[in-house]
Order: sequence, then C-alpha cells, then structure tokens
Amino acid sequence: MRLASPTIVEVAQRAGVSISTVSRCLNHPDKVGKKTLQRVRKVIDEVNFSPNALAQSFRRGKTNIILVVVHEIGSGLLSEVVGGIRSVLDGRYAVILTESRPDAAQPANFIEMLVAKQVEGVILLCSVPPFSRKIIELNKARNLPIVIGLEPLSDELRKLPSVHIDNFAAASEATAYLIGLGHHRIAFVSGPRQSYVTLDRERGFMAAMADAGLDGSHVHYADLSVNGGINAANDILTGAPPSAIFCANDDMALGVMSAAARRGLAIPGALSVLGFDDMRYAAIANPPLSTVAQPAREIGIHAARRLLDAIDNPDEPGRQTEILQHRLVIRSSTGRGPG
Amino acid sequence: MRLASPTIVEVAQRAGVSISTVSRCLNHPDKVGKKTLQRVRKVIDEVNFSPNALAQSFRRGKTNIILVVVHEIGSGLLSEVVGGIRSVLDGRYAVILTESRPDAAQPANFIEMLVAKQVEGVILLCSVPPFSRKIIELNKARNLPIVIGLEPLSDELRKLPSVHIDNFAAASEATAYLIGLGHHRIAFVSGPRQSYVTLDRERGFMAAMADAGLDGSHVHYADLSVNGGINAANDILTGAPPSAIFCANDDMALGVMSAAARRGLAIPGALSVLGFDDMRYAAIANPPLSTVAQPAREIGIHAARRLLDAIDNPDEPGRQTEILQHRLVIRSSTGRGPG
DNA sequence: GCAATATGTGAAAACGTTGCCATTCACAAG
DNA sequence: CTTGTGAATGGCAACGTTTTCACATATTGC
Repeated sequence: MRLASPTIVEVAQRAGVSISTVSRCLNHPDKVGKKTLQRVRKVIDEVNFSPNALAQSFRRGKTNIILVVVHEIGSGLLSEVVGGIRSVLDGRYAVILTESRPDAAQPANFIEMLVAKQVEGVILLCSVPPFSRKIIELNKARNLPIVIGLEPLSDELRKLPSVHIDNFAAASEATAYLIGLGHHRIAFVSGPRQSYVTLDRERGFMAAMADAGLDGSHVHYADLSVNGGINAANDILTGAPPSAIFCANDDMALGVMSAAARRGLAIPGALSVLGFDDMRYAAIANPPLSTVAQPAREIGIHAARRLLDAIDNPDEPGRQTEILQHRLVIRSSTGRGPG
Repeated sequence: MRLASPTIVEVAQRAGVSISTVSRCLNHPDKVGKKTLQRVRKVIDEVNFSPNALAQSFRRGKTNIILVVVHEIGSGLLSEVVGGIRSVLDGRYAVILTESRPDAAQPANFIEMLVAKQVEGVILLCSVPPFSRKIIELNKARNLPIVIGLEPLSDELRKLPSVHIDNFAAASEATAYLIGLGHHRIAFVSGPRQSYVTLDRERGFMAAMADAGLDGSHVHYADLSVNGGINAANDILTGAPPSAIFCANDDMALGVMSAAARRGLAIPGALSVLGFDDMRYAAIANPPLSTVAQPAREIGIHAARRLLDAIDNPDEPGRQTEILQHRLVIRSSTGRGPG
C-alpha cells in the first residue's frame, strides 16, 4: 500500500489551475492572485502535497546540503566543531555528516562520491589520506568548494582553505611549560605518522626540547586512542621512566593516567601528564588533566564562514590557512619536576 | 571558471553514438558491442565524465542514502552504534548522519524534512520529541521506513520497529546489586522526564527499591551531562548523603565522581557510584566506573537489519520491538555499603 | 472610452538520466 | 533466396519541477 506521493500535477488538476500556478504558489506566492492562492493552498493541505525534493534539487541544480566529514563521530571535540559549523549554516543549509573510518572500505568510497555530488560544499575534519585524496579530486574536477578544519593537511592539500591552530607552536609552548616546571626527562606520545596534526605537535615538542638543550628523542607512537595511551604508558614506564609524559591528544593522556594509576604512580607527584585538545572529559578526570585547548567551536564557525565564502565566490581562491589561538589549560595533572 | 560538468550528451556526441548507448555502457555494459564500449569508455575518461547523481536519483527515484539521526555526535556510545549500522549498510547504502540538537531551531527542522525526503530510510537514535514527531509524520505520510534504536519511545512511537535493551530490568538489577552490597540509602540521578529511556531506568530503580522495602524516592533530575551530574551530586551530598548514587548515564556518573572527589569523598569507600551505558571512558575513570553495558554495536547491527527488512517489504509491519541483552559491569566505583 | 500599464495565468521548454520500444543488420536455418 | 533469430543501437517519452514567454484580463491615466 505504498501510496504514491501526490505531485504538483494532481494539485493543479484538483485546484483547476495550471501547474505553473501551483509552482508559483510555492515559490513566489506574491505573484499569485489572492483567491487562487487560497484555493491552491487548500488543495495542497487536503492532499498533503509537498514537492519532490529530488526533482527540485535536480531542476534547480542546488541541494542546499553541506557535508561534514569526520573520521568517527564519538568525539566531544568534533561535536563542538560541528556545533560551531551548524550555528553558521543552519537555516541556509542542511548539515549532514559522514564518517571516513572505513567499514566495508571499497564500495563505501564509491558511494561517498555519489553523496559528494549531491552536496554543495564539504568541510573536512579529518585527514585520512585515501579519503581526502578522493575529496581533492572532486574539488578539482567538479570545482566543489572545500574547507579543511581542525587539521592542517599534507602539502597537496595546503592549497585548500583551512582553519586550525598552530600545532607546532602550541606543542612547543606546552613543552616549555613542562620544562619550566623542572622536568628534564619528558616523553612524547605521538600519533600516526601520516597525521600532519600530530606530526606538527611532535615537531613542536622536539623543537622545545632542543631549545632547552634537552633530549627530545623520547617519542613513542600510538594510535590516538585511550588504549594506545595505555600501551604507550606501559612501555614508557618500565625501565627508567620520565618525570612527565606529554600526549598528542587527550584520549591518550587519559590512557596514560589510567595506566599510571594502575601502577600506583601518583599524579602529578610521581608523574606529570599533559594532554592536547581539552576534550570534554579532561576537566573531570581524576586528577583533572592539564592540556592545551583548541577553540573548537570557533574553528567550526570560521570553517563554515570560509565555506560560505567559497560557495558565493567560486572563482577567487580567498586567503588560505587561518590560524586560531590555542590556550594552555593548567589543571592538576602536571606539577613540579625533579630538576 | 566554474566549468560545467560534461553530460552524457557530450559523451555521446564525441563518441558518435546515441545517449542510450552511453547510458548502457554505464549501466549494462554487457549489452553493448565490444568496440563501442571501448570507444565510449575512452571518451568518458577523456572528458572526465561522471553521471549527474541528482539526475540519476531523480530518474530512478532512488538515492541509496540512509539517514541516521543522533542528538549530538560527541558520544562514544553512539559511535559504536553507528559503527554497527555501517557494518551492515555500507556498500548498499551511503550512511549519513544528522544531529537533532537544535541550533538555529526553526528553519533547520524545515530543512531536515528536505533531507528526509531524499533518503530511503531513517534510523532514529534519539528521542527529542519535536524532531521525532516530524519523523513520524514523514513515516505516515510518505511511508518512509524508520527504525528506532537505543531508545524506547513514547507510546505513539511504539508502533515503529525498535531495537533496545530492557532499561527497566537493567536498572532494577543494577539497583538490586547495590542493595545486595549493603546500601540502603541510594539516590538516583535521572534524566529529563520526556526521555523514555531514563524514565524506564528510573522506574526500574524505584521498583527494585520498593521490592527491598527501601525508600526509592531519592530521585534527582539532571540533563544527562557531566555538569548535570556535578550539580546533582552537590545537591545530594549536602545534608545526609546516601551511601550510593546510581546515575541514569555514565556522563552524569563521571560528574558525580568528579564532584565527590573534589569534596574529598573516597570512592567506593565513602560513596559508591554506578553508571549506565558503559561508554568509552567508564573503564578508565579513576576509579574505574561500574556501570551497565548496552551492546551498542549489536543494537546498531540489528537496527540496520530491521531497516533493510522494512525497505524490502514496505507492506508488512514486521515484528515490533526487539530487546537485546544488557550486562552489569562491575568495576571499582562500587563497594560494600554500611548495612 | 481609449491607450497604456499592471496583474494574473497557462503553455511549453528545459534539467540529465534511464529504459522501453522500434529499427537495423548479420547471420543461420530452412 | 526467404525467413527467422539475436545482437547492437537509436529514438523518444518520462521522471516532477521551475521558469521564461506570451497571452488575457483588470486597472489606471488621460
């Protein structure tokens, strides 16, 4: 009993007018006679008509949909960014999200393309290479407006407008803070090497260590997850442990804290832990996690504005990367070091 | 310099064939002569043609897009559920997400409708009433397949297929566990009253208390957020505090733990805290949070399968609500009570 | 009361595909 | 040589809308 939706034609017939008139009632009601309008609207209500969005989009060549690509939705930070994006776009565009984490990998990618073409712009909040490469192609081939948020990307992507913090500077400031606290042996838990965000943070760490004449080679690699942090901590804390561990994100820092707690290590007494991102649970960790905060909502807002720019002026490239301010948030997981 | 995308017509001309043939090359290549196919494919490559997805969907009346509605993306639990959904749907459908949390409220809703109509099915993972009501209308009016996941919904929604745990039973078991531990004064931190999930949990708590002949009226209301938990805890812990607090979700439980820690209350020594959901950070809280786990991924998988069913057999209602197993996860935030 | 101008309306052409049907052609069977 | 068969291809309508253009009618200014 799938009843076919009524079309504009049916409305026209019932109201005894032409389809043009019905269309006008929908889109330019001021250009329609008063009583005609009334009659048509009545019929529209009666048959519960609403225009076929597919046909509309097709005809207009416009979908009013913006796609936001995230790697995985379960992150408070992303939630903030998306909130910022929506605060700008809502009303003008429907914001839909897609995850780039692969599940059935191959065919999915293909379908993403399909999605992408029904979309008027994309905000990329992730940098997984195979996926972003596809997106770039689309940008080139179809002239699809794209803005990168949160992540500075590989060199080929740097031509695209992007909005993020200065990860290098942030990490090196944070490291300097740790050094100022008297820590000399500091380990850094980095993320996957393809990620330019964590790479920048890693380099910031090493630069700050070098500046202070300290050994910045104590770098471990994990996968940015809590478990990654736990494993890294277990590695790091055997043998001669450092007095501080700086993590490329909060999830790993939380993992490190958990592993340290399990080993009976007092934080920050025996070990200082510093995170990155200031995600939602950082403040209520036990002890509350020191971290460097990204202005997530702001990033979303700016990215959305840039996208709007790009859509409205498809021809001019616009200024490229936009750097927002980070902020070192000192809570209780960091304390004085031995030195 | 927005260059118009080439259409099938252009390809046809360049290849010296009819557009039907080009279309066939795309959709039924076996029905095309070998050398024609080759020639057409060459041209397609040359001009970098790919069919206009909007036109295709319009023509076919099929978009191959499934919409998943979540209240807000920043939750590990949802991430799991979505993972499950995608493991079933990827390849057959593109899965896109939308948040129901309002930002620019009114106009947004309107646009959601637009989105909804380009979509072949919806999985609702949230129950915010104004939004879900809209969805229901769509279901009725357009016969749009819908499945509810994670949340049992209001009576009017109970007609829709849904997949979730037995929140009443789970909460009452968890409460019984607390009682068995020797707790007599137990507070419950509930969520907003419109939410049927938290309502069920609340009722489960009260029933278990009543069964044990205890006072189950110690119920506080918060908004399911960490801060809500903190505030609730501050209320509860002044005066004559209970020996255990059971929260309707983990976020609030984490908030309660944080507030308790700030007050110098030992957990579980002075206060036991029990959460609900087993979200990602529950296991690494300090101390690790006892909670009741939902089989999130399973819920996603089942919901997706139900949706597929509903799409394939639009006429039969199919069996209605499907109950999956919960599991009490005992970690270190709960301990023996005074009694 | 007549031209000039608004105002409201309808006919029809698009938008880019797909798929049915008809056509052509080659080739095998009679 | 005719007829029948199958494969390969082209023509064309259709999907539901929006929009341009032209037409008819109503309104205004003399």
